[in-house]
Amino acid sequence: MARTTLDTAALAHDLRLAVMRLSRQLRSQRTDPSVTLTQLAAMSTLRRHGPLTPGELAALERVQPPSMTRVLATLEERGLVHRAKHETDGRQVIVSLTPAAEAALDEDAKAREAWLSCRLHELSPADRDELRRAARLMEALLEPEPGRGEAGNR
Amino acid sequence: MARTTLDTAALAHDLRLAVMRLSRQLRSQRTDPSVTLTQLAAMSTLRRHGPLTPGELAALERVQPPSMTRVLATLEERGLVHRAKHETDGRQVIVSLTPAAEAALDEDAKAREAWLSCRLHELSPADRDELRRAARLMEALLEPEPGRGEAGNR
DNA sequence: TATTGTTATACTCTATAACTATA
DNA sequence: TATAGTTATAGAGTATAACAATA
Repeated sequence: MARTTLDTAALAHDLRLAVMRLSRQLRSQRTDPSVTLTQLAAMSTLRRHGPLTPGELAALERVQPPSMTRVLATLEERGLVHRAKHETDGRQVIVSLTPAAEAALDEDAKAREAWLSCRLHELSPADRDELRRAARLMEALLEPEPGRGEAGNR
Repeated sequence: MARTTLDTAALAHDLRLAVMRLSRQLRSQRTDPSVTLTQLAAMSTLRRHGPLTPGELAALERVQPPSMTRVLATLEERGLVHRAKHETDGRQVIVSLTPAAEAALDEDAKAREAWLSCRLHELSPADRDELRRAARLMEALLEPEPGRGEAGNR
């Protein structure tokens, strides 16, 4: 038991450092500064899930609602998302991607993930499988309850 | 070939989102606001590697030198690191942890990693092994490539 | 002239608290 | 009164460019 606890603590430590450093590296890989990594992530989620309210999107991205408001304001300014009123509830807003966003996503994601894709290509297929499972595990760590039916989350 | 490329692109996408979200979550888990996550990470690296120059530390943490200067200034202000002159090269500085930092690291890391450790504990030992390997793989992704040309970053 | 570190400055990301509009 | 979203504000984190000191 103590053994497991110690191992877990060491894992938490190593995983934390690795995640911090990798996220810094990914953020710094901005070839096109017109759309930031945070904005791209929001658009990716919108594409995967379809139209969402700002609150839902904030929850999925693990940010507070005001943070998402800012991201969406910038994206709307650039014609990448569209805000529509909810049909029955006047308080809510439905955010969806514009056609321009769909195109931008493909191109931008390609460029932005070039560095990472390049590195991943150098790994063995087995190592890539490891990372694939790890990505799912990291997402699972973020889930508050292991029972929220999320469509499109495997 | 195309299959592998597509898979790698999908992996890059998922891994990027997972890393971004997890790093946000980790940053928000600050119980003691006196030392930030970035500062803790720098101290952890100093403990692991021993005394380093600011430039070396910046390279390990994947930040630019001025960013590290700022982190170190704060840590020195709080008596957590010590700056000493290099013996032979007057341009360089040697940064080392103070005894206070050693103590602070143990306590603070424990508290700060509490959330993550707790989540990790809920996983199966096999899943933790996956993440352990994945943490090493993510660090390996950040290592400058041994043997192949630099793919034009930085 | 090249290297190491620092200072100056600015921008991104994110949060909390307060406000508005609707239910 | 409760909820969804926004505005206002603040602070952490990081970068680039310019500078100083030393080699």
